[in-house]
Amino acid sequence: MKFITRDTDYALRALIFMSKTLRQGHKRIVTTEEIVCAEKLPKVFLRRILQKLAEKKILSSYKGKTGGFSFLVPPGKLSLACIISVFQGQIDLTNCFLKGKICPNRSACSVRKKIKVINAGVIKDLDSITIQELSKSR
Amino acid sequence: MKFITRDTDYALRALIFMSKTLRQGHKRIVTTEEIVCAEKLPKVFLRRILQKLAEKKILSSYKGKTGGFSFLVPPGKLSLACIISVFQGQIDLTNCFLKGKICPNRSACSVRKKIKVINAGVIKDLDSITIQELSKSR
DNA sequence: TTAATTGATACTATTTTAATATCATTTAAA
DNA sequence: TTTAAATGATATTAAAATAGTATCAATTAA
Repeated sequence: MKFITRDTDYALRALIFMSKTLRQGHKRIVTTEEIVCAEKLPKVFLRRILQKLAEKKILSSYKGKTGGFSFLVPPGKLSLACIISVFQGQIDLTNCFLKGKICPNRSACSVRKKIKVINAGVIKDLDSITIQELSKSR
Repeated sequence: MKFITRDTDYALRALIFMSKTLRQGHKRIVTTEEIVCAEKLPKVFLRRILQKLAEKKILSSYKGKTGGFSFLVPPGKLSLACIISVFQGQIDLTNCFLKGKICPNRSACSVRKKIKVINAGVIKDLDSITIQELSKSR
């Protein structure tokens, strides 16, 4: 069962890398090229990922020579749930379980209610894990 | 975010249909054709799904004229978690999160531990939802 | 013997995901 | 002013996963 796509995976790697360099205080703005070298990710694909993070106001982007990306949301405030939702949409297990014919009567379905509880738990937990934590835990 | 595949979806529909006819006491053995008519599912595809359920000892299958499928595991003992695992493998969020480079040091990773807890909760909850329940809740 | 069923396997089509190619725009520095 | 190095945007291609079809063999009750 696949829970995160490669988009999300690469975004996490890039952000964790950025967070680590931030901790060391050596860098503010990181280029795509730097991340590609460090993490061995496909360049143009990664650029689109970083662009999307900038678009979502998670990163700031700077164009031109000496340009690159920096955190807009500090890594300590940036959760796993947030990054997943950027690339895979809002986490909503009730929407993928039992939709359509399987569960036409949404409001009356007891199963849906149960899954809602599961979902809330998952989101709460994923919300509590930050990029900063991830960058320190290894 | 897709949590169940079409395999699982169709399997659930078929099993729920079978469970409903079982309740009414009219039928024991159900044919693929019957399910296809009632649920509008692609026939050959569904056959493979039912075959797999038989192979996994969830259904019994009977060949020849008047053949078909019946429950081997009673629907009250058949959980959502079980059906999902047949078509999508064991539910293991820790295995899809943070694998490979992202989390090379499995044992030391605090995040993995957190996700393990999430995972256990999800499985426990999905294990408590049965086909019988699903066939009654709508 | 036949019709209706499942068993098994090979194949095709569709959709999603991943990755590349390319050109425009921006900007600091030579 | 020019140039190099960066992001912005978009079109295209490639690969993988998912979904579905086709077909024939084996079984079995009528």
